Amino acid sequence: MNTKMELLKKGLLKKGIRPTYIRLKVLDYLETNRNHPTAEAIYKSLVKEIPTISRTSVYNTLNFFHEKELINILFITGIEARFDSNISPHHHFLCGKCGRIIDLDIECNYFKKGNIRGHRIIELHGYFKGICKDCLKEGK
Amino acid sequence: MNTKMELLKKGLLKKGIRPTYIRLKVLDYLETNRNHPTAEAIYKSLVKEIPTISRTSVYNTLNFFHEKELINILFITGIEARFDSNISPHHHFLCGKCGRIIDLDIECNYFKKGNIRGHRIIELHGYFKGICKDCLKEGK
DNA sequence: ATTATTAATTGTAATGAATACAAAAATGGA
DNA sequence: TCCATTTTTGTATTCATTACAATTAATAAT
Repeated sequence: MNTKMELLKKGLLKKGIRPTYIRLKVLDYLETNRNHPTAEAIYKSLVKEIPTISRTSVYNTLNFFHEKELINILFITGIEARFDSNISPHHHFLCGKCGRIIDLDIECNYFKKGNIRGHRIIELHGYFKGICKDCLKEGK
Repeated sequence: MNTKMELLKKGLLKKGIRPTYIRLKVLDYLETNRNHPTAEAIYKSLVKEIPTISRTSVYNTLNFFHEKELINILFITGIEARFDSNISPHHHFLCGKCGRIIDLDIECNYFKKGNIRGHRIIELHGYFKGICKDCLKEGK
């Protein structure tokens, strides 16, 4: 009946991942909240519905998803990791005023090629820091 | 007599920064060790020569240098910050095997322009993760 | 089904990078 | 030399993340 959850389930099974309840809920959160949340934000949200869930499980699940190449981990703020279910190669913009991390659909030819100067590329991490369009407008 | 230190001193004075002993030593370390060291590595090295130096001073100095746009702070490993005295815009490569961070002299047209999609760019952070040329060769 | 085996989840404790803060020391100007 | 300001120090604290053992849940075999 719950089509969204069924789809997530099928997606995990196709990748050989057991679709446990927690995994489905974490994945659902990431798919729904595409604002690059922290592990804490994910925990805070899920614990409302699943009072027994532990922070460790959230971390475990996120790291597990990253190993299985289901999500990306962003180290941008220098404070805490951000999680991104969008695995198509793209760039990010961190606003120093509002703290938002904005997606940028920028191509990267080096990444496409898969190597650079003889080094084999596995992950691409391109981001800018600055003041976002909205904050510039509002003169924050 | 110590020409290198005199040059560093002049560089700091030109930027309106008081060339204290610790600042000179930290800057000297970064200029000499261009392997993107951690704050801990800098502290460990300097404490040999300056037994009274504190970790806090190293952190303070590094953050101060970053505010004054003398150095870049890299958040790549997800564990700890790395410091780079090379402020000319460039990319990095993190090897998952040996852990080295390798400089890549890649141009970025968005950064040159100073903005992207209406957002004002202040810092550029481009890096790849993968296996470096040497580790590929050695089949580590 | 029932049990045995494996995997996932939990809770607590520990780790470790980085910061807060107040005291002490050093610096530069009058 | 004295004073005001800045820098440095040392300790305590914060906070994200991991380690690990115990518990629970899920899967497979008989």
